[in-house]
Amino acid sequence: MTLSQLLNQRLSAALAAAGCPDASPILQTASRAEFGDYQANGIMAAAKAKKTNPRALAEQVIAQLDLAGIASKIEIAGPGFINIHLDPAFLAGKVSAALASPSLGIEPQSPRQKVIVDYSSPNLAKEMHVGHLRSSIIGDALVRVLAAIGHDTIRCNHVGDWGTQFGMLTAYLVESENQDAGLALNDLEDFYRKAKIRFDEDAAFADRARDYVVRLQSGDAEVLALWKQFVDVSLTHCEAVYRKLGVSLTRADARGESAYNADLPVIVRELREKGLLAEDDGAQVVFLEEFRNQDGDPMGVIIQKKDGGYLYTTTDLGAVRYRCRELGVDRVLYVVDARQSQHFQQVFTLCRKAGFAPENVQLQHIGFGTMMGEDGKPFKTRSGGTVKLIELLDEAEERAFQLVSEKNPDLDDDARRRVALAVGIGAVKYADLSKNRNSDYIFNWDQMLAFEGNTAPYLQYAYTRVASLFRKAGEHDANAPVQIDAAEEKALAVALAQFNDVLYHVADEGYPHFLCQYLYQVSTLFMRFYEACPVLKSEGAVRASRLQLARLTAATLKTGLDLLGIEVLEAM
RNA sequence: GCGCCCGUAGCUCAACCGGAUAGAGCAUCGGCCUUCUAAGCCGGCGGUUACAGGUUCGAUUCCUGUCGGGCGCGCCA
Repeated sequence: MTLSQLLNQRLSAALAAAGCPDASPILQTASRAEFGDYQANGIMAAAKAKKTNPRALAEQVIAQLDLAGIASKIEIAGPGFINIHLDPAFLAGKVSAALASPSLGIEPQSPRQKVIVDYSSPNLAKEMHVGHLRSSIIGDALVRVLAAIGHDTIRCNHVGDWGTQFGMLTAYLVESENQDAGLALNDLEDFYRKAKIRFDEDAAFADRARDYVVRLQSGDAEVLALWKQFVDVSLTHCEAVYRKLGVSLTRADARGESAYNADLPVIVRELREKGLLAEDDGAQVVFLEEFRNQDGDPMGVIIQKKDGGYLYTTTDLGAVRYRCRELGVDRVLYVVDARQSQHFQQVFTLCRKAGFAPENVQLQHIGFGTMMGEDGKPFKTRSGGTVKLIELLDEAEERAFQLVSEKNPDLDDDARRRVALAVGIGAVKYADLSKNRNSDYIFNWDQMLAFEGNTAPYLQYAYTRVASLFRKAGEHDANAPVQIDAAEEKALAVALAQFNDVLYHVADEGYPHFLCQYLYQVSTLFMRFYEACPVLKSEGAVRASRLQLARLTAATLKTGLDLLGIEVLEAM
């Protein structure tokens, strides 16, 4: 049981004993230090429902509240808050238990679910660009957190590997056949551009491209082989980006749009059998009462074009159907740009109506805002072009290298390179992950690479400070008892005890910035502890205990950052 | 026209089913290294939470309206 679960349980029991069985304690971490460590805000609401005096009810709740061995002080404050001060001995026990546990005391969340996280999803026709950054790193952080708390996770990269543009690309690949495909596709962006030019300028080529689309979709072996070659090379490019970016997706996680190709006619048939389908202007359409078009009529969602082709809505329906029927998932997360919000609402609504997704399967769109340049407009190169993701990452590494070289010229070149990679990539990811994903965010090199404030470098530095302690500590007792005396020790211990709750919160809501904020808090509290409480210079039991706190801090930072896909360094 | 998101300190961002005096970092001003990495710590300054109403013991949070910004609305994905 996590800390907040424990407190909630005891408070709920006390509320029930005080005559409010249905009231929620509304437990929170205390908003100010003087209010203790946790506060229960639910008494006022419960008193209101019961039409009694809130402070009197709080008295009754406290009389029934059993926090023996957990809290050292419980008090009523203000109009009826209950403030809880945790017992230092209890906290010491939590720290020891976490250190003794292989999982840092993280318990599997109940009920265990099979969760699929659909993220990154680049278009294989082109190279990955900055537009893929947010989905890739937010999705990766979420899937890691879900796995860490025991869920059965499936990573899914719903890559764009189907559609008309692949006719053009395969046709152009044939023209470059004298060359090695890997070589011809060395610069995917360039290849796409050239193919597009051919398509626009040469009518014969355009016809051939269209013919290739038809052949591709009808399973022509020759075109299929070309297409496969193209997809393979493109996926290899993606893997290189993921490796550098520290995103855990592999080729095995890629299940592209093409995978649902055979299901699309079945989707249409099933929709028709359900009586959901109507023909409109030659297209197969589902009209949804839940959405209105510009005339105020039910909105039509096209499932099949009048030329017989399918749209991405159809593919998305196929994906949901597959995930529910074949994979048996409990929850699906779509980490996709917020602009597609309406599209997903329509897909989800349709899935319920058509029975592709049972009611008990959670379908959630994890949307996010646009990455902006410093001018507040969508992030572009100076000339207005798209920024290739790999180039952005290279620049991050280079900038970090410059900084590290300035800060620590004593490190040898190899070490500085390693630090630069971890710091540069970490900075880019953390800058994104640490902000509420709903809103657009402004990409700023100087801010993300700053060593002060809520940044990856600050957290990484905090970790190296702990690591340094252990390099100098020599022999120490890994089973030494923990004792909490100083205020800085207590504050740190309280934060460390909340790790599990934070992970649950991130998983439930799909907000990685909760974890960032938490890790920043832990780092800040550690820094204060480090300044105020000498570790190596202390002696005996105090020294041993402080090393234990430091050890759990290090482990928490390392694990937490790892869940964000960010590396820690032993020295920097 | 309909719908979604956003508006918090000069800047970048927080604020957990509505809770106590709205918090951090940057910038700025000041203090702390012969002592564990000063890439750090401590303190000061900085707010009509866009605006106007409403709900209530209590609103940045919920409701209504206005203003401002972004985005989406049938044969692209």
